[in-house]
Amino acid sequence: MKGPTTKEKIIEKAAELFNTYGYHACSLTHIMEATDLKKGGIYNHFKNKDEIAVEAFNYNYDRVLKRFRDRLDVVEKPTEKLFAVIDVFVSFVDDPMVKGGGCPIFNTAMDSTNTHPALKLKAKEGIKGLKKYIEIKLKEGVEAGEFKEGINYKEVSTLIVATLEGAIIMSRVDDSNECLDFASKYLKNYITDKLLVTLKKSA
Amino acid sequence: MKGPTTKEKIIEKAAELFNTYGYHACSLTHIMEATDLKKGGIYNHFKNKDEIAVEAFNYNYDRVLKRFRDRLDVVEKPTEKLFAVIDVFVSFVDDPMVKGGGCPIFNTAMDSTNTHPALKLKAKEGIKGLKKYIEIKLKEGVEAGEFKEGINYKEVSTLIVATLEGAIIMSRVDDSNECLDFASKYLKNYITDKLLVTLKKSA
DNA sequence: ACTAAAACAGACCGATCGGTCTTTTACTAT
DNA sequence: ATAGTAAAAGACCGATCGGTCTGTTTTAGT
Repeated sequence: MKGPTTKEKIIEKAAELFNTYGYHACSLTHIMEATDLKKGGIYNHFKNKDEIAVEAFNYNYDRVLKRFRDRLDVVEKPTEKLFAVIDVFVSFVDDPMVKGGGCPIFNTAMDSTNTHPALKLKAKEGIKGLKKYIEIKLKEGVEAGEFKEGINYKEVSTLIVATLEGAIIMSRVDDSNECLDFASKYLKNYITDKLLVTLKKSA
Repeated sequence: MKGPTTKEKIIEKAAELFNTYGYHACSLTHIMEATDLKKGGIYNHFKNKDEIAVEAFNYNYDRVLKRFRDRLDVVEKPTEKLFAVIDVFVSFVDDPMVKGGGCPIFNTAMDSTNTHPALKLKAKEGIKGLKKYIEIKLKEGVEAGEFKEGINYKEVSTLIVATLEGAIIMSRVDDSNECLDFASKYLKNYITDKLLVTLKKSA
């Protein structure tokens, strides 16, 4: 019945601001305005801006992971699961928490490199987690007999993430989904052509 | 005989700082320390921080373009030229102007979205230029009879850039070239397999 | 209804931000 | 050598930064 707590609301709003403008371009004043709170209301829940940023990142990460789980849980076959992974990445361009689009985790990674070691480490772990997640889905596909044997899980997973992430950034810059759509199409084609076991030996 | 002017030195140092820390995390004090100048020495050449950032971006863009030209000029065949494009992207991870690696143009694009319209526009144009550059090389390859007919220049160019750019970012986050190396290997393989005309019809 | 504690407002702080302006230094031309 | 000019120094400015602290309000327990 009861909605989110004040602290949760602060985290949500801060996450949105950090995603959109980056850590250094987002001031406490911005957070105050977005939450309709004053300094006292904010610092009653957090000891400093850093703590807000870290909790905002955790919130983002959970949210991203949840989105993956939600989409992957409704399909059965490994191929469908991989396709779902791609669709989730594509969905990031319309993430209301990131004005202008993009994956919150990668955006944090870019923003925090060389300026915010703690956040960078968290983002690094987050990306590693995402890659691992895809690797597991690949492995499950092979074990289910759906994907070919001998797939290098790590390499394929890395390539999928890199391609989608690069496409997301280009789409963000371009203010167009064209690039991302093509990347999605291409990767799905790649999965069908290269990973899927062919039922008959010949064409 | 005479070296770079003071203004040029400021631009170079500022470019390095902006590349590494981003626009908002890089203050005038940082630029002053890096250039061994005081406020007066800086603002004698620029009217504000924005102007420094814009000129630093132009400097970066010229530098990136020069790197492409240098590498592409020493090879002849279109395939080699495309390979060179990939190698240039890979070389960005060791760019001394970008601590932690990455393409200056894309870094600017990420950094300026939603916070710095003028810079974002310039970065957008820069990326468009890079894509166009690859499209032209693809077209030349087709016209030279080296690449297959019917290649969608725009799509292939976009995909190459997206994959490499995503891989660069992942390498940056990971503090490892593994991802980028694989992307490079994969793309070169893709070019050989999918774009190159096969001399004989059968395998 | 009363009390204790949690939540919040908002004044306040030193530091730093980007930017201006006056003064001093360095260079150049005659 | 000197006058004129460009370059740089550095004091100074208001605004804003992240952060602290005290006082008021709101909430919860009894």
